[in-house]
Amino acid sequence: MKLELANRLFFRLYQCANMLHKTGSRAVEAEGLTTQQWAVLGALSRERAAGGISIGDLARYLMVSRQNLSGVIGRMERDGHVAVAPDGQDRRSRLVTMTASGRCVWTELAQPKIRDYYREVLGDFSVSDATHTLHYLLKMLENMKRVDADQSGGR
Amino acid sequence: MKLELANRLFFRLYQCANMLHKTGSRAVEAEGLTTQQWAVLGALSRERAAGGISIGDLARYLMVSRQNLSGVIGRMERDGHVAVAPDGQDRRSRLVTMTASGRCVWTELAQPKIRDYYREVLGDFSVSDATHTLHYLLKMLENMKRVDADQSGGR
DNA sequence: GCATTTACGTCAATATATCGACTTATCGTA
DNA sequence: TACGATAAGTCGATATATTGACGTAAATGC
Repeated sequence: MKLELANRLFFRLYQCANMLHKTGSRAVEAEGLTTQQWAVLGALSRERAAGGISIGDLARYLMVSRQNLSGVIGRMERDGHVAVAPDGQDRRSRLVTMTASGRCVWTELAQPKIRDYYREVLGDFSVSDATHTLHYLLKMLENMKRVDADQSGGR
Repeated sequence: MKLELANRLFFRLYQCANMLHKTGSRAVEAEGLTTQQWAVLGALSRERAAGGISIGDLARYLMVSRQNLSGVIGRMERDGHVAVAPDGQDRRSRLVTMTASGRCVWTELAQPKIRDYYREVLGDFSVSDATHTLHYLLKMLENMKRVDADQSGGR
């Protein structure tokens, strides 16, 4: 792996990250959402999260810190998109669920915008292109998770 | 392009963006840098920026807002990594350059750490893998730039 | 030449994002 | 039962990121 190639790859990934947050947030701003809140609603809409999910589990799933997610959930609770209820099983935990209003915003309003966004950004991607891109992103992600564990473990 | 595939691709790109900022910043935190400051120093180390570069041009190159970059440059100036001087040609502009201290931090301290980071994250990528990944990132970037222009133009 | 428009940098408000430190609750074990 | 380890959530400090608004400066219109 040549340094110059790695440099260009990471610079483009950096630009992609900036543009994802900027254009993604603007795609759903009419619904009062951001890219992060979109990711949260997407996670809560999974069947696995139907009964609610703790902030810690959600943070691990989205790969953000629980301190950060706590703020995002607070704003979404303020906006009525999610509800937080105490967990009967574990009194330390508070389970996050989507409200009826949140589900409506997600399904009826946001999803069509998101579909349009996907079509604009991946319009000229074949199924094969998308599959390969996904494969490489997963590969980088695995390696970055290992780096993260090493960095966290060494302190 | 199937919705489900696009969904997974964007979720992984979202996770990659989070992990890039987290692990990238930690890789150079001993030098007092962050992922963004790393990107700024990388941009300033190009020959094209030898004579200094304006905040607006740098913001366009990195694909962040000039308001954001203004803050980053302020912190880097405070830390002595960059210097800001008025532009004789255009009195609106202020040209950003790397200081001798900044160049030393970049070349002697940060670069070896960055090389290690590249090796950890792209260790199992062949040159062909990296080239393909770069190609797909560029393709998404082109499309997101178009979306960004459309979103900005429509207001 | 002078008015409009465009461009550059900054300020303020808001939303993300990290870490470290702290409180509280649970669990395993002595 | 006490005691330490562990895990969840919150608070504060700091850095990043956006938009909107503002003042100044340069370019363009007529």
